[in-house]
Amino acid sequence: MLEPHDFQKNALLGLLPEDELGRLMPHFEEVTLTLGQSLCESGQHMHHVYFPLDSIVSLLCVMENGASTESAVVGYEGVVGVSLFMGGETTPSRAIVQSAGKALRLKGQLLKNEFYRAGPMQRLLLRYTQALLTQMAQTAVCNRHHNLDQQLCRWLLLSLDRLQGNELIMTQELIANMLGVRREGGTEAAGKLQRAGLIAYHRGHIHVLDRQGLEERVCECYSVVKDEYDRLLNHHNVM
Amino acid sequence: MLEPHDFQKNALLGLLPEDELGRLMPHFEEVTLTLGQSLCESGQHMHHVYFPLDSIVSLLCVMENGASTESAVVGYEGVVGVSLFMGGETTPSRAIVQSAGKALRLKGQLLKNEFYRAGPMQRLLLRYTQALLTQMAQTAVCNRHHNLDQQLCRWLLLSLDRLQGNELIMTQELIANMLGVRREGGTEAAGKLQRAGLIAYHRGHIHVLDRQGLEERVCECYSVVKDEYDRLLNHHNVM
DNA sequence: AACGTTATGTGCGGTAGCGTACAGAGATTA
DNA sequence: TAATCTCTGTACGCTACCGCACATAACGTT
Repeated sequence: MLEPHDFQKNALLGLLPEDELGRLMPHFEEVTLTLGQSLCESGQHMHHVYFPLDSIVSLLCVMENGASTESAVVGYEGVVGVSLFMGGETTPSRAIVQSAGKALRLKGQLLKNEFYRAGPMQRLLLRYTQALLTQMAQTAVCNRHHNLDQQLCRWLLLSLDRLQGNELIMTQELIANMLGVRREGGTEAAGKLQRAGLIAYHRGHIHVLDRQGLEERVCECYSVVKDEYDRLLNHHNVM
Repeated sequence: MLEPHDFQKNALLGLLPEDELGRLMPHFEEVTLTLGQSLCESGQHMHHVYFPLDSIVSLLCVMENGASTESAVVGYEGVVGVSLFMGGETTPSRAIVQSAGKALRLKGQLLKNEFYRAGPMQRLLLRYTQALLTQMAQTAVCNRHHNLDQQLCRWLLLSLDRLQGNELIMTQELIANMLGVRREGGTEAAGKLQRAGLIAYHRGHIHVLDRQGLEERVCECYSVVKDEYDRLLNHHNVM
């Protein structure tokens, strides 16, 4: 049986009043997400929604030719499966585990029932979805206007914010896929950051050595997204 | 006083059951939107939501240096101001009228009241918001992977779908701003389409001569977005 | 220890779009 | 009619990233 403090590890669930959460608590189960696992295939029905704890999930747009790009990232601050309560049931995006870890999952129907009570859970999920909208819009503009170096910084910082440590288990090939560029492009950008002493990587492990250095190089897109999440999902504003 | 058939010109309102719409009908007012008019500034509170009839509105991400890119487009199939009912009240995006025309507007508080009844209007608005999510995600991937020619085709087709005629009042400079490229880049791409006989333009007026030709050149992003709108906002699915 | 696999480094030609500069032609105003 | 403004066309060097090819090195397996 899960303890109340387990739920605090997900920021959304942590914002819920106790009695609201109490109603759903018995129905949650903790699952372990493994790197590369798919939580949602394009156009397929999901059976659960996932509230990441220390795992990170990427929402990917996959194209006909197989190329893909991350449109948003979801960690402890969010939930995977907004299409369930938004009413569409499916989405053209894929959801892939980008960093292994734990998540709490709930049967889709149970979340929908709770959502349609039109109470705190609904308010919370809608505010979160708006944050997701912002992240996607900003990703679109970033893909257009900023160079790979800056985008890599943005990606690292967004990931770092969703991890407890400062190490990412991630090959340059995977990062490049997320950013929608060649593996070689990712290698070159990562090499620059390593030579600048901001990160150190080795065969699929990336250590962030100088977070502030990354923040100095990153484009504004990072803070636009972060500030909007903070505003929308701040305890004072939401309840 | 507006007649019931006025509301049918907006696809969202047209999907509402008569009694639901009837409750709100007296509170709508018809407004004329002019080219370039701003309906929503970044971070500012909106007082109304707008349901376009024959006008088109672009949602833009504006950056510090003034450069901007369209993240989504809204016409008769949608509504401008989702942040009101999503709970965030404001958004970092701007909403700019891209094609002059009429819209129905409603005081924000009235729409919120209706939304919180958790009835058909809520279901409809949430499904629409999910469609918007898809459009933004697809814009992000399109900006990354497809060249300007294809993106221009996508943009023209998305606009055309939201107009009754086949003429756009739009300078190449404005199109370039929407796509987030240089004016010269837009000129060159438009020139290719004109030489191919697909469009004819002259000082701010673009005539689409061969819609099918555009559809043959456009990237898949167009149909991904269109199909998802059709699915989510289809009469059979939504009510 | 030998081998295959995986992760990373590098080089090279190609190209799409950028920044800049300038020109011309239609529209508007004086 | 002249002057001005707006919209569009074109050219040129530059840069970032692509596509491809290949090299190197670390790790795991047997």
